[in-house]
Amino acid sequence: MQVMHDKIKLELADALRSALKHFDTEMETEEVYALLSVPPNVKMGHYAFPCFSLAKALRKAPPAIAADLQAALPALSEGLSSKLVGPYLNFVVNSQVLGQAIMQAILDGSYFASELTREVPKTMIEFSQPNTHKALHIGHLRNTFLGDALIKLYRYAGYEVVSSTFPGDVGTHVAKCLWYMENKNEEPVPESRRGIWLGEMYAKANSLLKEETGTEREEINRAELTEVLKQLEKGEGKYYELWKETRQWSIDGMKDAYNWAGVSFDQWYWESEVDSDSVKLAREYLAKGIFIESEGTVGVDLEDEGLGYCMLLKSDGNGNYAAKDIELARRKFADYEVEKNIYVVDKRQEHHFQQVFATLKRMGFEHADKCYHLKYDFVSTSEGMLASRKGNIQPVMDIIEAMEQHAKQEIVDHSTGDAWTEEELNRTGSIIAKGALKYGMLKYDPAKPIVFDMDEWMKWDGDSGPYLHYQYVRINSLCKRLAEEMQENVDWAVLKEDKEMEILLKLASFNQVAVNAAQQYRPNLMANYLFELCKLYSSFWSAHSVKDAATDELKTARLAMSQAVSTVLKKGLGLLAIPVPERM
RNA sequence: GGCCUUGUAGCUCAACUGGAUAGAGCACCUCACUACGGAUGAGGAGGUUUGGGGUUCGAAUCCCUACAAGGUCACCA
Repeated sequence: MQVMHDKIKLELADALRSALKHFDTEMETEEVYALLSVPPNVKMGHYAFPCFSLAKALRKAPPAIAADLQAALPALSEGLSSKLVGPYLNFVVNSQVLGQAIMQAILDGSYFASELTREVPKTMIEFSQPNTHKALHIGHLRNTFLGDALIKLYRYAGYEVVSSTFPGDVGTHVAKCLWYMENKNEEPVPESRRGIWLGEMYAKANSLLKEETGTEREEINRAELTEVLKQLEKGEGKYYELWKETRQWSIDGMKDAYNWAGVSFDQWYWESEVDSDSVKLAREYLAKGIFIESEGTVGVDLEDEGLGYCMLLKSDGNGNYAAKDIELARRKFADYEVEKNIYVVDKRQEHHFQQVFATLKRMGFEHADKCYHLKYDFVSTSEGMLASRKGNIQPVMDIIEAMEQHAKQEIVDHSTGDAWTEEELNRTGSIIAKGALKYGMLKYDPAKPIVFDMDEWMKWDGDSGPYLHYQYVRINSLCKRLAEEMQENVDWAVLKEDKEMEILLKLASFNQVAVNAAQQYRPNLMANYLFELCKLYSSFWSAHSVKDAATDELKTARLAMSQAVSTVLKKGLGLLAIPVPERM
């Protein structure tokens, strides 16, 4: 449930509600609050109440209703007034009210501690399911950034969140990798980047197996792979020993990437750890008669729901991915007593999750409808689709490295002020690269595909991470320079320019954007908001001067407003897991 | 073939979930700099929101339909 956290909107909603009573129209304050929107232009007012929906009940034209409502409106507090604009009853707020009610709170930080929701479910968010023995590619980054931002947005919105991941450390891909490494590979194991090297082994295994399909080797290969899997399952033998060692190489590689991205998980659920329990669970429900046997496999018949047959145990008796996800869901709710369970997984898994959720329901699992699959579209490159089995991928750490190098070069070419130490340059270059990559991906709706083109993202023009970083740095630089002139008491009323008003209103909507972004699973709403805020401020910057404002009061107010923009930028980028540089 | 997603300026995307004149960024053309950091700003041009119906005061948004792109539909994970 959302809290009506905007005090100004709350007062307007209340006033409208009591005005509506004069026309025998009962509406909850919540309803009115939700109807209040933003006029397309500040000249029309700052808040809008559309009267169309009342026309039928009141048998009157919307403009007449707006006029009647205005007449029936109780007295508004100082600084608030109503304004009739056709079928809309709009409201105007002066900068003094916005400043006192919201800017002050942004500056002292209390705004960011507002209660935004109430009685919301404890939520688990599972994301970034990496595979060991496979390379981490740019596509995994989208998942990771999306999940990480979502967690930050949820927590900010007031949800208690448990973050988790479900890495694939068993299965045929692992077997193929180990098989190739043990029987075919002649290269020495490298000293570093072993996780990436394993990915290459996996890709080579795949192409060799494909090559030998249809030859006399096919049968032999299959038998050898079965042997690998058997050893892994039993937990003994040379392949099992090799698995333990190589698995760790991959994990080390993952952790490098997560450290770079600043991502951590409250819980790592390993596939290898749910494997045997998932088989037991499936057998148990087979015995109960809820699951069925079909052609030697065990599964659930979901034909009547249009979902086909959901296989859980293969004819060799081993569990497949669906079985593991069932067991995993059971554990999540049991281990953490969460009430909502979000999976950030690409859209290819849609059918899989529909089957899993439907199966949970058949099992009588009370939380089955509390599971949500956040499906997102893929990242491709100009070369086409990525696939680790094809080996046509660029390891993420290489991409990151290239972007950091580029960022550092740009800093050296463009920055002003003191010379840069090596340490500061490295740190800042890393921040800029994170911004470029994370913002570049998060600004898109999850449902839309992304084409990653390194050169295009390197241009650093327009709607990009570096643009936001630059705006932040520029404002900060100004605030620092004028820090001594910052006054305790700000007279917000002197901010009278349209551009100033637009900025104040934009700042005031930050919390609503954060809640929407969380509840709609769309971090791009926050990304777009921050970009719009920067555009507004930048336009103000070129039209008006802070330093050379006409009066000291105006200078102080503009400085305070600038400080508020900088604070919101930093906070908002933080919710996208993007750090900010001090200078660049 | 069934199901899911998507279709908006030349290109890449927005549009506060049904509201006021559909907005940004690239690219293109004009302007504005011995500046508060030009990694900028202002302006111009660019639209039958894939086509066709429907719902209503009102549709890019909801419904139907056709088309196009992508995904998916039992021993991969």
